[in-house]
Amino acid sequence: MPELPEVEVSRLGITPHMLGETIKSIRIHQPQLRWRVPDEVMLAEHQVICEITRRSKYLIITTAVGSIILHLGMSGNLRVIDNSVPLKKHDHIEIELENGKVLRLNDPRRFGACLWQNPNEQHATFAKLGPEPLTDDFDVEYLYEKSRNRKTAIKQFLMDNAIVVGVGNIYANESLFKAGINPKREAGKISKKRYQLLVPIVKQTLSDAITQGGTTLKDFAQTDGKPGYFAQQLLVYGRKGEPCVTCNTQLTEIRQGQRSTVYCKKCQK
DNA sequence: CGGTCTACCTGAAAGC
DNA sequence: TGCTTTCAGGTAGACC
Repeated sequence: MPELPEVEVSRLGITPHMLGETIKSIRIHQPQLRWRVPDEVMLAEHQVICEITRRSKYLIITTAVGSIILHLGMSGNLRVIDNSVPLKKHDHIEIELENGKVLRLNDPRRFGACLWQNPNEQHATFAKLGPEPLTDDFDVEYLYEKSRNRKTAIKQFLMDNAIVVGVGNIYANESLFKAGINPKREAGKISKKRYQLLVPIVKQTLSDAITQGGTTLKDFAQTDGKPGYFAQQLLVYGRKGEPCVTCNTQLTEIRQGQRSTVYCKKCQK
């Protein structure tokens, strides 16, 4: 489920509870996630959390001896709650703090991950990633140049982590609708003028979702509910057959690379 | 290299 | 009602 905004909101949500705190213990209830959780993760026990950052959709919890990297996959979520709260089904990893709180990773489908990164090293999984969409490294010039001679559809191009990270299925759909671009259009055949429209829209769409999530999700430490999910105003995603907000035409659904694409045939050319 | 497809998993929803 | 099928917000790795 989580795309970049959800991961960023999770980071914002857990940080005040965890930053500067000492890890009392780490418990791995289900080591078989996307990859087997490495034993080195246990090195973080009794260490102080000095930084919580994000790269792409990965959360990086840093201590003096190394960093625990968490990914939420398709179905993961994080909660910081009192250690006395009973475990739920699919609570795979717990990072218990000296302050009585515990971070729990719950992930039914287990497409998520927990990795270990040594100090001053970069985990291999970060090596091939493109720029962060909300930084200046992701700009019109960059995306336009990258797109030249690319035959792939613009939607799949946008979702390619080697091009730009953090644009998942929902926000690719939404951004292309707002930019009026047909998702099937070849990335290499789209004019610079249209990329000038698209790039700021991608940034705005993501940052709006973060803002919205941040305000919706004030209660990260609650014991029930589902932190990390927030109601969003989606213009096309999940609205197949419903009227386009602009022209009332019924929205069309197609499949691109086994993922669902919803768009307006009239507004997106 | 670029493009395409598969695999990993559970559970909710849709189909019959 | 209950069984079966489909689909889900991600992404590495295999293949051509």
